[in-house]
Amino acid sequence: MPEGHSVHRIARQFERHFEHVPVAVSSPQGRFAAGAAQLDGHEIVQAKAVGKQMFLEFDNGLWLRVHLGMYGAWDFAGDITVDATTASANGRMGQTNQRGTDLAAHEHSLSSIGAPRLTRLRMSEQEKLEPDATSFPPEPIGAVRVRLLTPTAVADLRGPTACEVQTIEQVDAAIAKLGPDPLVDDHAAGEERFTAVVRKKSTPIALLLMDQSVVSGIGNVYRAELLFRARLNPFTPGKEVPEQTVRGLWRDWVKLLELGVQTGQMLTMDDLSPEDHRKALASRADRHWVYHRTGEPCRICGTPIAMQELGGRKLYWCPKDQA
DNA sequence: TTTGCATGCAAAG
DNA sequence: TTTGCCTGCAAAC
Repeated sequence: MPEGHSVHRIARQFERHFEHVPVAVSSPQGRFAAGAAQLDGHEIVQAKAVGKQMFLEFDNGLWLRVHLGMYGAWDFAGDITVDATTASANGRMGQTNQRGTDLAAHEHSLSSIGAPRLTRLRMSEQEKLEPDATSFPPEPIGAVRVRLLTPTAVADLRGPTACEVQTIEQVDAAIAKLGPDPLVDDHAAGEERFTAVVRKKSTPIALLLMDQSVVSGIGNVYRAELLFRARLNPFTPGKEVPEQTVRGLWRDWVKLLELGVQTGQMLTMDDLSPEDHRKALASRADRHWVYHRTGEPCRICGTPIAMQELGGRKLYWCPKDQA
């Protein structure tokens, strides 16, 4: 159930551990057997994330497009690295760093001979680390649609909403349908595209932020939080949102996405005091302004947070601060 | 122990 | 517009 930040982190795992080595591609579950056969034995030459989609380019010119949807996940295992911030936030690894920045802790450095150390990392939802010492490669857990296996690392994909082999033309077409992604597109150009589209539509801004053709990577959590941070009424038609507010939404998304990719968490209260921020980091609850806080008092004004379904998804907002 | 929901999309009807 | 994905989690029994 990832929003854009986790997909970029997953792509980074593929860049680190799966590029430029032959990859055995299989479908333990069977549903992707034909696709796997087209990619089997080839090298991955590029991992690309755009919004919530990831594209892996293989050296035969074919691509694997993956969309995790609501409950898809990648499980990595073997000789893989894990970001220190993620690991410490999960309380599993001792090593942390003072600045909380993205110093990748090499939780591997396989010093010796033999099979790679088996470190498991689930990406999406909370990223969980299970340092373990079983055999490599591990048995697939659950219904694994695709397994990508190198001599030292393995990635298992389960429960995706989309998983298919594509040509470059199909990849380009898929990406062309997507709105700007701050980690792909130039920030200024992205801001212009986003602003131009939003200012044209009468659709409520809450729906526009979730529309992947308008802007890439925002999901239900970031949507609610961005709107609160802007103190903007979610039902305001796009064309009625003041231009500077629209630009502010884009810039705030740039900031939150970068923070999310760095930390592996959806931090949306980064403007809290350092002490409160630490607390928000430590507990999973109380991490957001309005998301999933129906009926609880607004952190600013105390008014009960409102919730209403809009376009089949739950929308949370403060009826007073976002009036 | 069981139930119901969920950070989302694509395909079926 | 509804269903499938078929998972992980927390809340409810």
